[in-house]
Amino acid sequence: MPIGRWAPLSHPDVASVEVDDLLRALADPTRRQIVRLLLAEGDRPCGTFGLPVAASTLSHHFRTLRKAGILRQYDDGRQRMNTLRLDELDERFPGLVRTVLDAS
Amino acid sequence: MPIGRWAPLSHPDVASVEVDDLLRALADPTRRQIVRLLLAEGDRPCGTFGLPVAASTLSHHFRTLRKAGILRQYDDGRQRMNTLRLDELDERFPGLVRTVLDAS
DNA sequence: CGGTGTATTCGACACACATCGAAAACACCG
DNA sequence: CGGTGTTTTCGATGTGTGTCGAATACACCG
Repeated sequence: MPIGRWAPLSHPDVASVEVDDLLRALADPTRRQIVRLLLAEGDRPCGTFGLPVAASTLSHHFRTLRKAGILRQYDDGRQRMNTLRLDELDERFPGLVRTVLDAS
Repeated sequence: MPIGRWAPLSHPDVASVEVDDLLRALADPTRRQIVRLLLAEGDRPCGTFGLPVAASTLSHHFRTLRKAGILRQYDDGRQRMNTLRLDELDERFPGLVRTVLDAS
């Protein structure tokens, strides 16, 4: 069962997400790759992305994406799962995420 | 007649525009405002945007937008005109610019 | 030519960011 | 409890960026 962890895991309300933060978050190729994989193959724990960066760097990217309202994280035993908040984002910024991903 | 100026005014080929540069360029509110005004009211010289930044800062933003392939600049007498390269961009990144602007 | 208007360049500054390795936090398992 | 696996935090580092003022470059006009 998903219980808490040392870090509170705060997720911003979609209404309070700034477009600046969203665009800056999506302007990084590693982060776009994360989003792309989540969109294509569904929820995944942090350690299963196979990206060529250090674990600490990856953690930084997940935090950035979470604070930008792009994904939601929850703990599941030993690992931390990631879910795309696509529906919520599409309500506030219609088509943005998809269009950006398609552009790459 | 638009002649040259001290700076060569180089414009990248749309095919060589990286999505990273485009997104980074659009991730700045001042630059988005520039693009928005160009889209809404057509070509304008640099000095007619009424934005709350110093002239040198504005010049930096125009250079960023030009290098990202977002606008084209040409000299007209004393002033430098700016044109949106929307059609070209839409061919390479369909709907991106519009979607981003609509999101703000 | 000299003055005025428009825009860029330069140098500087503060700040943000991507990246890493090492260390720490937490969950699970034996 | 002790070990293992997963992820985060911390500190450091190099790089990029938005901002400005002052100086410079160019076009036009009288």
